[in-house]
Amino acid sequence: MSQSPKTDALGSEDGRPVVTRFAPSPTGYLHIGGARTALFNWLYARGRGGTFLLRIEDTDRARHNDAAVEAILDGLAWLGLDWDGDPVSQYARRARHVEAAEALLAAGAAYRCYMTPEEIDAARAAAREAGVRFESPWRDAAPTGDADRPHTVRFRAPREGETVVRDAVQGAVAFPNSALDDLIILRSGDAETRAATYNLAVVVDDADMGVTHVIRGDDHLANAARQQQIYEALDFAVPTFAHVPLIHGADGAKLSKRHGALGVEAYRDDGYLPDALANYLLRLGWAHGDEELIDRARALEVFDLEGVNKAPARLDLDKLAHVNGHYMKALEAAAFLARAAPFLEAAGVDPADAEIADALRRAAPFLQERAQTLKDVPDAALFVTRRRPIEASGKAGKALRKDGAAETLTALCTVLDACADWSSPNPIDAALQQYAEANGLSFGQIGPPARAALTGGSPSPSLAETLFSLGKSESLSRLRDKAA
RNA sequence: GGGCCCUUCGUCUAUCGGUUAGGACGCCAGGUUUUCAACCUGGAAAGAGGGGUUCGAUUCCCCUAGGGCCUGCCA
Repeated sequence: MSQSPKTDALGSEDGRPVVTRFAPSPTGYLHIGGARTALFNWLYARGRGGTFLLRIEDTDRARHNDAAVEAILDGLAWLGLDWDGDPVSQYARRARHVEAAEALLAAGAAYRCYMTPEEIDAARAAAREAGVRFESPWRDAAPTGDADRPHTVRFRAPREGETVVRDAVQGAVAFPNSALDDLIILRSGDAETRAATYNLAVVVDDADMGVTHVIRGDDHLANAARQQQIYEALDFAVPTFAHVPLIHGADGAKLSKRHGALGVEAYRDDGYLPDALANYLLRLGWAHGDEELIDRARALEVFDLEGVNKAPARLDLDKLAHVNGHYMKALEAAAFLARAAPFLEAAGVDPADAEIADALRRAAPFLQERAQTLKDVPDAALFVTRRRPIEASGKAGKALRKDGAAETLTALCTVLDACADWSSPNPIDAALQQYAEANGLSFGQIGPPARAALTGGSPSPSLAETLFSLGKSESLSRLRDKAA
């Protein structure tokens, strides 16, 4: 890996080591969009010798869910996205957030707001009706210092001018300050229950964690403007923002469970390989010229923020499957077998059966070539995992009933029995060819009955590869079952 | 309602003012194949619409249309 310093689109790489983070809220599993965000953060940091951190956005205690956190961690691990240090819990840092809110209060950059939720609703509706920005009457009230009465703390956002977010993906985006109101940074509650809201917590945590690049979904773009104001009020260095577009479903609408907003574990269970999913996700909304198949090492080398598109991309399961097929072939046979094992088992294949295990080992390369996902493997492997007697159905049955079929199989048994070298498909193929030539038979005459007897009509590789996979003894047994 | 973002084949995308608008998935045809795949070759397929700027716009600007995000004491 080259050590040459890379810069982002804004050229704001001032030599500090890159620190990125993935900060999911623990409300569910690691969905596909989150997975891509995590991947981009991981790639950006790891590709530059930087640090990739994890933070759980659980300032809202009611939302905290250990199982969801586990699911997210599992998903990241499965995708091969390792993080540095322990995941940071935002909830655990709440005292620090309150401290920041108080600093803002002391500096006059925030104020106590005693409005009730009902008052807020009404005032907000009225402001919207009037076409003006909603503002709390407490913004300009003399500070009461009354900390006992229930209140929230609001950030005193500028009324005029604009806030410009310099984003590595979106460019310079200007928000009129009139569109950004005084957001609540500290919820109401007593000393025990008081907690910061998302926008304050994110700023404080990202700053404390030394995050240099905030790469996240563009649903946070407007938040970036608000957060930038808070960064400045707190006198923290503003990180480089990179807001990547969201992923949409195949119909262009927001991703729903119906079309892919599933946890990555659903993709795992559907037989997709983590490297394939990562490659596919990387290409969704990001490109490096015409390169399509980009493995992890290559991705680490070429990923940058400049290549990220601004338009949302749609999920295309067909392409994912194609990419997956590529990675299936690239797998070492042993790794392939290990990945396929749970799927084979689920299909009823006895993992303890040594003969089948041996045959599967021999068949692995041929299986890898024809299966697009691990889920396809059990069917593709059926010709190996079936037990005698092999029932030949449909076309295969017909091939066996044809005149002379049984005699052909008998002759074939003799020829194959004489084939001493069964260490690869090649000598078997040679024996087959020789036999056909010697007897003036076309392969079309030998193939169908032989395949029918061997596989019963299940899809299978070439005749020689099938014979090799099954092994000499099993092959001859199956052939003899149908011979004259 | 307001703010912001987006718009190249069906889909993912390349193009950074001048190209026969390229690649990939999918699709169609052919090849290979005794099966199903895989693989190989070829093909159909795109600049949302309208104005500008320019010698020249897919590319720069404006408008329209369509889509998305935000507008919470959620994140």
